[in-house]
Amino acid sequence: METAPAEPTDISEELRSEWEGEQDKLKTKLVLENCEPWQSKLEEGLQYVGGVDLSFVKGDDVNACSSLVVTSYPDLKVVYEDCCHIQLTAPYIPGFLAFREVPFLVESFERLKKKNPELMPQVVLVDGNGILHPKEFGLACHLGIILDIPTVGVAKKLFQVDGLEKNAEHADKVKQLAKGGDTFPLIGASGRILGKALRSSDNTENPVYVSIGHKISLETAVCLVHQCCKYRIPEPIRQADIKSREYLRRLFPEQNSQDEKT
DNA sequence: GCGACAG
DNA sequence: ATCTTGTCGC
Repeated sequence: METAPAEPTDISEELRSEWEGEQDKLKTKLVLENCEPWQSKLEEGLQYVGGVDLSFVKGDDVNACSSLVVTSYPDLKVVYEDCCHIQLTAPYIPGFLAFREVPFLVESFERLKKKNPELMPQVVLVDGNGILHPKEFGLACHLGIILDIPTVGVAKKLFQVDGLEKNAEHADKVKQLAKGGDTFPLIGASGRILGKALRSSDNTENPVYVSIGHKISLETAVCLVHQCCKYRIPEPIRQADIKSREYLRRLFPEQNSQDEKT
């Protein structure tokens, strides 16, 4: 009776404090503005844009697929794709998504660098948030710093943080987004602009939430994401999502239809 | 204490 | 994240 079984909450608390420290440490290196020539005029110097995503197996919280896609710019054609079967170890804890996904994403880039270094993207779009995050240090920031490459966070849902809520006022602002490219700033209680809601195309009602990841300005990030959208989700991320799902479908054929054991 | 909570 | 069918519209 000395060894009380560690409760999930204890483990979570342990991880939280450890991870918070790591975030504070990495956050020191964060750069929130443009750093490269191509960022001032995309059409002249931008050639490749990357997109990353992870897909999961239905009732399985271990097996997944990590995917990296590189598209040309501005034509948005897939010039490189990499899918890899992975086994997750870290749990998903809101605010700490990076610790669950970054290790595998980094491996994807190492394979790219080894096989097709000439296709290394100049910027990476990440599904998840950048500084639109409780500690202003989301997945996109984390990945950008580890890879030392410009990154942009693109989330499909508003992450409740720093006073930002999807209340009536927010819904009203969303309604006012009339056409693709329209935006409104997401200002937290701190008064800082953490990101922007962007109507990615004329045909989509729901906006995507764009925030700085690393080494890019919010204005450039929003413009870039808009330019990458044929549909609601920017092509690099959308293609990475499609490829990773196809990959898992082949790898786990049974998991597709609902088959539960009695 | 309770609710919220990217993927 | 994942699931499901229909339905609306070009």
